[in-house]
Amino acid sequence: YFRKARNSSKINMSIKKASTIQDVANKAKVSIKTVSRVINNEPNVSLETVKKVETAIDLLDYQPNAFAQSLARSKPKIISLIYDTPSPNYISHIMEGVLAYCYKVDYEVIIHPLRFNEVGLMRSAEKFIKKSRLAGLIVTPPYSDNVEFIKLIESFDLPKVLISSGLNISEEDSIKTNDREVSMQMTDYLISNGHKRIAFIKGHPTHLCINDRFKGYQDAMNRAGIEIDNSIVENGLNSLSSGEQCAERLLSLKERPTAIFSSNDEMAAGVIKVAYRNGLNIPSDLSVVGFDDSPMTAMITPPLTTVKQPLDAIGEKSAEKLIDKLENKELVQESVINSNIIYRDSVKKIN
Amino acid sequence: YFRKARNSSKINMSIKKASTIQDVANKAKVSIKTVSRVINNEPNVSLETVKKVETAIDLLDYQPNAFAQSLARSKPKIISLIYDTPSPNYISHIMEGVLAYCYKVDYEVIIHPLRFNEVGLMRSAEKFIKKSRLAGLIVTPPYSDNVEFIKLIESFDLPKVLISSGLNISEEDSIKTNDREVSMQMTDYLISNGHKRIAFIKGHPTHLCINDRFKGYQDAMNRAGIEIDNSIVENGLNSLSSGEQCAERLLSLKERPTAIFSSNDEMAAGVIKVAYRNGLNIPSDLSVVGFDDSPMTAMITPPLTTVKQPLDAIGEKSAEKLIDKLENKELVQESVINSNIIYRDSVKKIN
DNA sequence: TTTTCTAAAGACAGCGTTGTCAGAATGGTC
DNA sequence: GACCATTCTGACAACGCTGTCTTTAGAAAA
Repeated sequence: YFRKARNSSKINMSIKKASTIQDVANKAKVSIKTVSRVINNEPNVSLETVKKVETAIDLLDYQPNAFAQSLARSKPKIISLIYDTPSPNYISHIMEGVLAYCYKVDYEVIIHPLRFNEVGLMRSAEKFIKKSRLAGLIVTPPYSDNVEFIKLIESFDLPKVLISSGLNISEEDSIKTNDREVSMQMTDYLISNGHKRIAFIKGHPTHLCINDRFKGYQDAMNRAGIEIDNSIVENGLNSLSSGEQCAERLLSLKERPTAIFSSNDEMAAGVIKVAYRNGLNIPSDLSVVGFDDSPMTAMITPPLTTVKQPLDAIGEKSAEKLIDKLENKELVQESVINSNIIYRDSVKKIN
Repeated sequence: YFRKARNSSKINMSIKKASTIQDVANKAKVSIKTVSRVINNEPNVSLETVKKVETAIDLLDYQPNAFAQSLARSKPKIISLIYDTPSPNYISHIMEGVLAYCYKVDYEVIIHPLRFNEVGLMRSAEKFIKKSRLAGLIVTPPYSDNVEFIKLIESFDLPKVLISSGLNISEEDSIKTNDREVSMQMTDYLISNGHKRIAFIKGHPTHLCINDRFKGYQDAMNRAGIEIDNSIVENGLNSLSSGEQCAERLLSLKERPTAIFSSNDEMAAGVIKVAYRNGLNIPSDLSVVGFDDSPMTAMITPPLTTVKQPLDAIGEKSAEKLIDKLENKELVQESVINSNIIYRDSVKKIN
């Protein structure tokens, strides 16, 4: 006993100890329940008492213990973000937005990467959900496209928001982007620059939402009355190397396309590499556009014209939507977020 | 009452409810404390009982509630990763490593971005620490270089691991990379390719660890007996545009360098852009090397020779070190992790 | 056989909060 | 002044787990 006491008193000189609701109650001379009311903005506390409590909170620099709150509450204020590390850029921006919003409204968020192709994926997802006692889930592709995964969530009756799901999900459970529309605009832009023979490189077939980009291309071509030549529509796999492979084929055609629209930037980078290898200059010999505005697009030569999704905003909106649902607030939010074209130097007008 | 009961019975058909330690205890016909012992591998439980309990756990698919554990334990199993969103690539890989290790050993991790230049930074950091009742902290640059921040952590007596700190931190509190050594190797590589007039672009002055890269360059130059010409040592700011500015100056010199070593890839990309603008070919007219192996380095033309830090491993090691400390394990881990050179096509031999 | 010891198991308080319910104070009506 | 409704406040259980202490049972020692 003696040893212990000595030690702790010694340590206490320099160590700050977080104060509890009890400390605040003591200082304000009220019950802990009253403090709890003030913290949570519950009604029926006199203005005078609120003042007292708030002063005490400030004085002690009190911060409620989030985990004790979660334990005590029926609905814990904890949500999780599920993803599969597609691109670091994608996930870190989405995450940034989610964290920012959750921090503001005092929710905890658990970041949970999950390997999509792992065996026992569903099992490990289930374990995770049980263990963390989540109030809700934000799900990014490819999970938001995965029926089995969504069923799992639903079997727990967990509120969810699916980002960019290609599935037919109710509006209140999803945040989408206008990929199709903006792809159409991009194609229009190419057409308005005189291009007619425009190749398209599709994305990975299991990425449902990426297919919308192809649809937008079709829309624009149809509207402009240009027939789509299937020999210049390639099936890519999202990766740099698959972009290169598609480009090899495209650029060895006797009748080469004058422009290539790639479903993502990485494949577009592949196209550019192959073009250089073949002695083609961009944009004078070939126009190239991509999709995503990943950081490298500004760094390659020439800087790539591409589509920017406001990822931070998507993350933020997803969190907002989920939390509003959790708290049964009115849902007045839009669920489509607009991307837009970033014009750089990889497109040239032809006649 | 009636309504409620009806509802819940209806829902219960489809909803899985996470089971608790009590459920397990009931099923195994032991006390909850015994279950707790089994979960935590405590001694003094008969083999027979362990079997019973484990069967019950499997049957119920029980997962301990991490937050209840944290609340009950004196040292919660929660750590946090503090960062400032330098580059998405950097942080997402570090995070990946941290999460992977923590998941394995059953720790929760709270990801906490903090704006470095924000007013009230210290205050908000302090709030965060109090609120989350952390057991320990993993800190990335620039915070790991910030004395005030480190003092704050120490005032809470929080165990910590600082990643790539340029400060004089005890080995048991830090994970470092061999930036200096590998920079020296890289410079050697340039020298061995016949380069003598090698320019260097330094990084942001507040990023202490990035300065080691310059030291490595100095080491190699000195050892090779090549005098360093300060007119070709530039002060960069880590960004693409600062790289471009440095390159403008460097390439307009009457006596141009034959190679440029940039402290990071982003600035190297800037160099390449400027080189192209000036009609210079890389690597035939100018060799360029970078540092970081960010994803874009493989995508630009030519692919950049650079240094790869094993970021996932750094994250993992940091978590391991921190958690071993928390659990008073022997510290037998190395605290320097080796980076290595990725040879690509941006360097050419000259005579 | 009785006593002593030790391994195994359990009872119970406590971690910091919220939810439920009961009680006290206040103000308005008759 | 008695009564009621309303507003405010507090006592206490509960959330799911771990730490401490106590009890039990069986083995070893006397």
